[in-house]
Amino acid sequence: MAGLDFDPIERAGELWEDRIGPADAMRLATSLMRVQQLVSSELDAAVRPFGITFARYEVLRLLSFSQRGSLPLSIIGERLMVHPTSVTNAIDRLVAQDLVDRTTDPNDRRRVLASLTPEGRRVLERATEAITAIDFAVGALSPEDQRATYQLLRALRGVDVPTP
Amino acid sequence: MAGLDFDPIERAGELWEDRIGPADAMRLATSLMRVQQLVSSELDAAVRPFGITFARYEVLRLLSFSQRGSLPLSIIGERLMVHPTSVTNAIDRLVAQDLVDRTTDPNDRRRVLASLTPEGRRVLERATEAITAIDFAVGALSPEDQRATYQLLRALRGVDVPTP
DNA sequence: GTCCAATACTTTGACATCCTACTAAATTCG
DNA sequence: CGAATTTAGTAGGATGTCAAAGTATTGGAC
Repeated sequence: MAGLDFDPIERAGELWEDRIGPADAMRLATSLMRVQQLVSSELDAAVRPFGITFARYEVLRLLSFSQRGSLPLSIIGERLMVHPTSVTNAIDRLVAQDLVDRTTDPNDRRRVLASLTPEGRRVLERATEAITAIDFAVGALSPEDQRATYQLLRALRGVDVPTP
Repeated sequence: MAGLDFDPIERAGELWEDRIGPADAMRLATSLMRVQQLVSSELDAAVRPFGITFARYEVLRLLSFSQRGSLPLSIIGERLMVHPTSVTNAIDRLVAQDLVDRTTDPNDRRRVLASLTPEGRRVLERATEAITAIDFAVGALSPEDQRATYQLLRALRGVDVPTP
């Protein structure tokens, strides 16, 4: 038996993090990252057939939600909570794929406005269908638990939930 | 007024995701990613003074938890839930920093064992102090909510919680 | 009106992560 | 026993992310 066990902590229903100890915050933090990685993989796989990643899908979706059909990159970064560099990167690729148009804001020439192309709108639609069709890892939770988790995570984002 | 509002949805206590609609799974998924990003930044910042990232910190910590003081890369990847290439990458850097030793397993020459150097152990200790000292975003939740969230996330990872 | 600080974006560089493909070693099986 | 399969790691390429530094534009101070 060549395959000796290295620390047999993988008993049924156990996770390595359970061993971290009483530091609940730390356990939660690492668990958060594992789950994110899991979900992220699933979502990336779902939109890959359309030649995009989930990061870029989010940009397309955000643009489609916009009233005037275009948004400055700074706002995109703010909403998606990513670094300005990441937005530039994503828009660069989307423009190269002809899914997004990039124009300078005439009212403030520092700003760059991004807007969906017709093709971008089409891809967004089909990608959205694909994404809603897959069965998230998130589906392992009951709808009530999903809502509960969402609310808990909201608090983590520093959003003051207006006490009802 | 040059700074026109772009879709004034940022009212107090509102998040863009709240608009996504009834697709709770999707909302939860994106929120998960935002929170992960937030926490990840905090943790990276906490260990940066020691010349490492949180990903590498996790490797050090995992090695310190090991009984025999060394682990094959495959096990590291399994525990941390990352791709084998990510482990190789992390170990490469840790070895270059002289925080980890890399040896071939004499029992199975396919395997590469990683173990902490004395310096690696020192860095781990100090980084751990720094990390436990900071106030996570996670701290926004009460200990009970932290535990609750952890359990909910556990379910998402496909770990069957043995019903007590 | 001019100078300076703030704002918006880009550029460059460092990481971490994944995927596909490849090499080496061990295990299985005919 | 030897070939095919499986397992462990590594190499190369693409993405996404952040940080620091740089450029351009705007708006306010004087």
